[in-house]
Amino acid sequence: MNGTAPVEINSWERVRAELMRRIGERIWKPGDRIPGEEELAREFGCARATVSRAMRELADSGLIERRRRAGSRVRASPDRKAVLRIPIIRLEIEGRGMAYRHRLVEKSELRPPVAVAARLGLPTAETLLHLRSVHMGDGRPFACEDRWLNPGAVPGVGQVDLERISINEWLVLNAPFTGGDIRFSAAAASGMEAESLSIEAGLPVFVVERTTWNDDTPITWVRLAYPSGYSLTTRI
Amino acid sequence: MNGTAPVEINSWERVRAELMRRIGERIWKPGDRIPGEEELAREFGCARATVSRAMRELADSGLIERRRRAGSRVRASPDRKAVLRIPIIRLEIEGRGMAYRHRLVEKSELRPPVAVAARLGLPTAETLLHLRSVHMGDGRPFACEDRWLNPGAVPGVGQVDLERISINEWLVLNAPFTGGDIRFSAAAASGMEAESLSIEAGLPVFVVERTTWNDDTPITWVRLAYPSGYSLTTRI
DNA sequence: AAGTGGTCTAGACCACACC
DNA sequence: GTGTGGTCTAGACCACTTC
Repeated sequence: MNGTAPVEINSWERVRAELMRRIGERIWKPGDRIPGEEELAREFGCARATVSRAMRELADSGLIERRRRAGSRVRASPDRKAVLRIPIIRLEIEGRGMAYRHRLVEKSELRPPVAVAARLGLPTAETLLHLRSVHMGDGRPFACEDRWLNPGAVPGVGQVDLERISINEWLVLNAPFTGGDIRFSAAAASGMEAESLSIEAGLPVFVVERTTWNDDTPITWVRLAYPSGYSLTTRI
Repeated sequence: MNGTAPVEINSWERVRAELMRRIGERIWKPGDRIPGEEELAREFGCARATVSRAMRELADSGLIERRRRAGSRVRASPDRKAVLRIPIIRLEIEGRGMAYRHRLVEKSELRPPVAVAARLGLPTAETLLHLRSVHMGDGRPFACEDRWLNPGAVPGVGQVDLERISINEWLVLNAPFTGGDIRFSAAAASGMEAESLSIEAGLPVFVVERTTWNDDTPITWVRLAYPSGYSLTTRI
């Protein structure tokens, strides 16, 4: 296994490429153990830190699993990372060459439904800001938004003129967050959604539900519904 | 701005946390320039490589933008990375405590429709393997799959008994890929989908379309349709 | 206990983009 | 040119986990 002449690959990218090749061509099969950093550094004639960097990237992209003492193994089914933007809907619409307008349909302080409170990890007793808006492209409904906002988490939101700037845009620009979760699904348009989107109730809508928080403070829960025809694309 | 006493933060994680804090609390606002690596290394009393690592992670998670010579800036609207698995549907179903079964509905060699050929970047003249399957949990349809496969990209697929192992599972385990793109949407179930899923045509289905390739070789295009009720969750 | 990955350092050189 | 990030090195010590 040893005694191989150094192959003289430099830079962690070339090391990574070579490792990926060996994984891709099944020279190392799923489940197999990969040689240690030191051994690979010797083989490639580079510093261990360079191999380490390459392997860290492979682990990041889900191709291998690394554990101290146990070594690194090829993963059976890789988890790949995709970039998911939290979009400013205005820009999404303008990017399609349409004129943006939005309408604030509701703004009130209410106690949230149990399901929403649960997702935010807040007691139902506390009132939240409830906002419903419709985003339009060239005058036609593009998406409708149902949002519950924890005002304590976003100081200054009370002073914002939400007729001028949509809550979506204001939050993206002004509310930093450290984490969140996202849920995609298809549903039949509810009566309210159908009305907002000018479609018939029961027609399919693409639904994005998103919860975000800043450290341990929940910020907002939002449900966005897009009429069928919209699609969300990402690269992996 | 200088002359600050070293704050003695060690390890790139603590450096990252401190930088995140300054970004989150708007000490550095979106668009602002962040001090250079060397200056921060002096401030934190650590090596430049440590600051570099911290800032690379921040750039990776989309919080800052880095450019040589120009320095690093806080991004206005961060792109966050989420992990998207390409699931083995059998495991998805068994994970919900249901018994898995699948049915291969069609297997043929055909010239693909223009839209499919275009997505794969292949000429329509070339025949592809066309596969349609239904995945079932506890005997009820869970998802249906319409797949076009480039046989040249996956040697050995001809010998596989696709009644025994689903093409989805076989590919995840045996066809390495380097990239792909994914498209989520909602649609009204087509007649064929409705029949496969035992629902009425026109009802909402959640649709995942995925194209994968290995370097420049397209591997497969697949459309998965899930009846409403299914949702895909990810963390950001 | 020992082997593996994880991190840190100090210094060096390179690559790129802006001047 | 010149300043900034990007990478590399050699060596060291630490942390975790399995033996």
